[in-house]
Amino acid sequence: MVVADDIQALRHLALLGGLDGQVRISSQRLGDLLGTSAQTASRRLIALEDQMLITRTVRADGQFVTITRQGEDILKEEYAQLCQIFEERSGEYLLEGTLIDGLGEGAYYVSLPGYVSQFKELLGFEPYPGTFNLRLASPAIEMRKKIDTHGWKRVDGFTDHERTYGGCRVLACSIENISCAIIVPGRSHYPEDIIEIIAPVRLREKLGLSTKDNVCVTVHYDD
Amino acid sequence: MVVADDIQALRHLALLGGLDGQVRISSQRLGDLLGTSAQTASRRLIALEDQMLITRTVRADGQFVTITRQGEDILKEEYAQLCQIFEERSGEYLLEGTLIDGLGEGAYYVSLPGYVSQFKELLGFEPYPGTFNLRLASPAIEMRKKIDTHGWKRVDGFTDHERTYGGCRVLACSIENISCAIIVPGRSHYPEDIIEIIAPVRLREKLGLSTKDNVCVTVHYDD
DNA sequence: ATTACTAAAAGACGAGTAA
DNA sequence: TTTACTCGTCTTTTAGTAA
Repeated sequence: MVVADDIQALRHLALLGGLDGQVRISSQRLGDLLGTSAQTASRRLIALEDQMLITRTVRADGQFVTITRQGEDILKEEYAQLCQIFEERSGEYLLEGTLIDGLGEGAYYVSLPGYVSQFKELLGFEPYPGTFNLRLASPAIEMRKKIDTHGWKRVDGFTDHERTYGGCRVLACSIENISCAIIVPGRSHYPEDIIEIIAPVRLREKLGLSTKDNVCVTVHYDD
Repeated sequence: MVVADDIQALRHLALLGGLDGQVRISSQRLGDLLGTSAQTASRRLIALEDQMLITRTVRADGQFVTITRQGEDILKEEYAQLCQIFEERSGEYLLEGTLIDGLGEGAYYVSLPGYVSQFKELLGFEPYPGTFNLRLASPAIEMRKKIDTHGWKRVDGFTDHERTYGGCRVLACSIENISCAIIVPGRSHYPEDIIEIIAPVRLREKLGLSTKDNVCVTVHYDD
């Protein structure tokens, strides 16, 4: 088992071209790159050589290093892991929260024709008049921050009978395969641990849920 | 500066899905993945949390972890480095060696018509009758091992006037922009620190080199 | 200028333990 | 079971030095 510190050193050597030929590097410079002393960098090089991850020619005025095939394999392994992480992602974020009672005013806003027509166009459904509110635990709050820049659609505000209704943004998501959407008001600073969801059906009923039950929301993304 | 051990832990959490939602993991299991004790794994998680690279909800019977955006950035940085290493490689290996005297027999073999016709077809040139021999230092020996599986072309043996001439393999390369090729006999176990090169011209003369001078050979690859 | 040793200081490790 | 603390040990680090 090669320790992480050694792999880090190996990676920097590769960055300097150690995969394609010999690279001249002093312990001092490697130390700078690794954020360690020159002594430690020197020890790293010795360790890498002992593990046959590099070969060296050391002279009094410096050293030449090249990465061996085994060293290359170690790096490839790490590369493969990161490829898996970033390229073969599931394509969905999971937000978990507990169902809470809303204030009831969501039903009013959500059913206003000026919004409904836009929901239909942007989301493909006419929402059940009411919102489904979740309180997120801290891990989910983190996920929420991540989705903040992904795939939101803008719903414009409008004026009706002398009153002005603000815009908002919606993000398509799903709960147990029912298409729905997270909705957040345009300007107001919404509490970050609460999300409001609209759906074509009454989710509480359809899913047989009541206040304080756990709910998992799936947000699909593509980037 | 995030230390390598922490990044390693972060990578494993990402592999478990920590980028897309919360992942449940015990210190024991993380320790198994990292090759450390559960205590150390626990410490890693605490350190990651302190650096705000993950958020956690810890309970008496386990913990849930999700990677923060900052944590994701750290991993992306590492990923970018490895991409650079493996995807934006120069496309050439560099072998450095010192010019040595050959045995003179190379000239004879290389000019045999049975070989020459194949050289012309495979390499696009008719070699100067003589070989250019290099002794490699240990870093270059390592490079030589790497190119062992890249782009060699097979030259068949033949029989002429009751004598049999063995096959060999050639690998196109260049020395100071002069196209040439490394040639190694088919079966015999060639010393690993010596390479023999053929070229359309007399390299010693064209490059103004003499015995013991340093020479840098470039091997192009594509895979 | 280098590398790499030695020795002292700092830090990390895992066993045991409590909650 | 868990997590995460303390504590003694051991490893790693850095400064100093020699080559």
